[in-house]
Amino acid sequence: MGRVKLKIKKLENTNGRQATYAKRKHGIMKKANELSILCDVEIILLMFSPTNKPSVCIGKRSSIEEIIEKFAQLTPQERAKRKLESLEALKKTFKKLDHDVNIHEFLGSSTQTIEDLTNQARLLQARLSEIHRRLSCWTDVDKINNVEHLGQMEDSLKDYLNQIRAHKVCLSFL
Amino acid sequence: MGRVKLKIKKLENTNGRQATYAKRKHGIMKKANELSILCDVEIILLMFSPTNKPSVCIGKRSSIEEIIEKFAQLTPQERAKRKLESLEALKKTFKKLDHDVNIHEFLGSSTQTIEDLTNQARLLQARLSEIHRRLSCWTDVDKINNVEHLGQMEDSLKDYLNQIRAHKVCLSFL
DNA sequence: TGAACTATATATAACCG
DNA sequence: TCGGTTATATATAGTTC
Repeated sequence: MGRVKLKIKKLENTNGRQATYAKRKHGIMKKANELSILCDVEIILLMFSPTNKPSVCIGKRSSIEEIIEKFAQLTPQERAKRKLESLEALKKTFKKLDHDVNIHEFLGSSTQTIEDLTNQARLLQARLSEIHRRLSCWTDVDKINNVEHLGQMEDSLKDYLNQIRAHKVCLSFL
Repeated sequence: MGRVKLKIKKLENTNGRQATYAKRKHGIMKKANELSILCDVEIILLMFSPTNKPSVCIGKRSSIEEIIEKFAQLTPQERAKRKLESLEALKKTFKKLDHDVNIHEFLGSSTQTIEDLTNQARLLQARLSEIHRRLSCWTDVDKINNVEHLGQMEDSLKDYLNQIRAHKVCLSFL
């Protein structure tokens, strides 16, 4: 969409990258809002500029909480399926541009990403299991035998809360 | 972008709305991926179809967790500022289309959304305060005087965890 | 810097099978 | 209800100011 056809690969010129980001960010935010209004759907768009400045665009109909909760209700299998579907749709789009885009590189890196995400999910799951294991000890009354122990338990509870705040809901997206 | 210029308002025909959603979803997902690759940035796009089927598109460079955490690190003030900035950018875009779009209606509903979000944030904050209040009682050793009480505490702890899982990170987006 | 300008590439509304 | 086609509206790359 411009004077020349652009290869879809990282722009190496820093200024050009930032200029392109600014223009395309505007475009995609407009698209997101139009889609939300036209089709009356919920949408969240979250992105970081090359200089790490974040931007959000939120479809206006329902609260972010509702959107996230709705997505979080899906089973992990469902979520993985959605992710793959998104990828398939993209493959299809890029197939028409075989001569312009290195599809194999693109698909390869996409697959890599899925693997990364899977690994990350495994990692987080392990962390959660650890948390559950530690939680289970709360039911063991014998271990609660002095005030210091209680203090430790409270500290670790706060740790759990922080860990969960930081990581557990992220799992919902995987 | 089509045979006729489209007013940006809810499509009343259900079939047309779904058809448009499918096409535009494809378009915006492609845009999101292109932006992510071209500008080497992190991006999350999450949306629900008119029939509530969710779709996600995730910029490939870093994990979702990193993106969410980075955003969550912003202060509430920063977040509110970003939201307003997004809105301003949109106002600007739509201003050029004054004759096509009912700007006042659009801006009105956007403002409403911000108010909704603010209210929701207040609600969630209250919920969190309640959780913190309840947590504080864990430090009061005198209240732990029998096994039943411990069982109740464990149950309520599980409740907290669920509540936090469901709501606390959502706050990061507000 | 960033805003404005074009020429061109893309997206997509209506249509068709 | 889909997937393809076509005419047209939009987005945007390169450029200029």
